[in-house]
Amino acid sequence: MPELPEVETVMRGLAARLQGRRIVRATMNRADLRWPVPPGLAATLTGACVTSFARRGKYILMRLASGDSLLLHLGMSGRMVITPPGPALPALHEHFVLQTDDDWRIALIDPRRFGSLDMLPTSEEASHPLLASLGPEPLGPDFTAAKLSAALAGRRTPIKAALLDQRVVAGLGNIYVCEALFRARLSPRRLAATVAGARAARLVPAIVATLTEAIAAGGSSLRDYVQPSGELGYFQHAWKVYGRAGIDCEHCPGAPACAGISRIVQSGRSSFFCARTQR
DNA sequence: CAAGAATCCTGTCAGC
DNA sequence: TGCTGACAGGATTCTT
Repeated sequence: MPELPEVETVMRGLAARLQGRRIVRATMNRADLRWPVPPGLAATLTGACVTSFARRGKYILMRLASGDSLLLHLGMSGRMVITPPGPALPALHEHFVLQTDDDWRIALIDPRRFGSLDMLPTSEEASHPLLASLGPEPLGPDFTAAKLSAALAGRRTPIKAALLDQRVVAGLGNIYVCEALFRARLSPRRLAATVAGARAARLVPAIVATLTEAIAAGGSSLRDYVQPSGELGYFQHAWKVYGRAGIDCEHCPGAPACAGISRIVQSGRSSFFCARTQR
């Protein structure tokens, strides 16, 4: 599922193909996504010129010369597929399709329909209900140990749950929270409020490095993620703990006291961690 | 107010 | 082989 690194990669792929181009056709095949897609969305896009792209947390913004912005969230199963000029067979679960003036085709495919689309004035992006309460960008200047500590202060919930809260920091999902906590050697069970001082100072760079490396790798994924460029097959997951229950832990090579990577369930979601080194 | 559960949806996979 | 059920996860909404 797309978390910040995947969304960033998708956005870059979309920008490479769409920026500076005109959209000659927009088609909504299914408007019942996570929320109903505004009826006029396709009409607004038809004939529009794409000026730039931005990302906020897991949301992609496509800005138009008209002063409108398309807001896109991929949910859990959403992916963008780009195909070159030529005959194209509509795929299953292809809910939304753009065609450019140079005849490329950009499709949103989302089997579970947890994704969303909206149209809003570019000038009102910051106050959009889905964006207004997002926390700082983890790769931006506002994501510091001091500010993270402040956001976690008083929170009597596990750090795992707190980091999944998009109001604390925007863009992390289950996989990268597990990875970042492993890197910071913090237990997912640790009370959020106790992540301050040296621990917060350890966690922030761990999150930054985890995300930066994943973006550099081109974004990793679950099972069916496809590059926005259309190319398949670089599913090179480099996860150290996610999905690796029972496997040897990288922190403890040959240590008899390490039982390998453990899996527990928190808030109904899997957490993977090394019980020996993550405290 | 905060924390956790339930919810939406469908493809995938384990087990019988 | 085919069916059934559990599971996956983002983010809102509901419940406690």
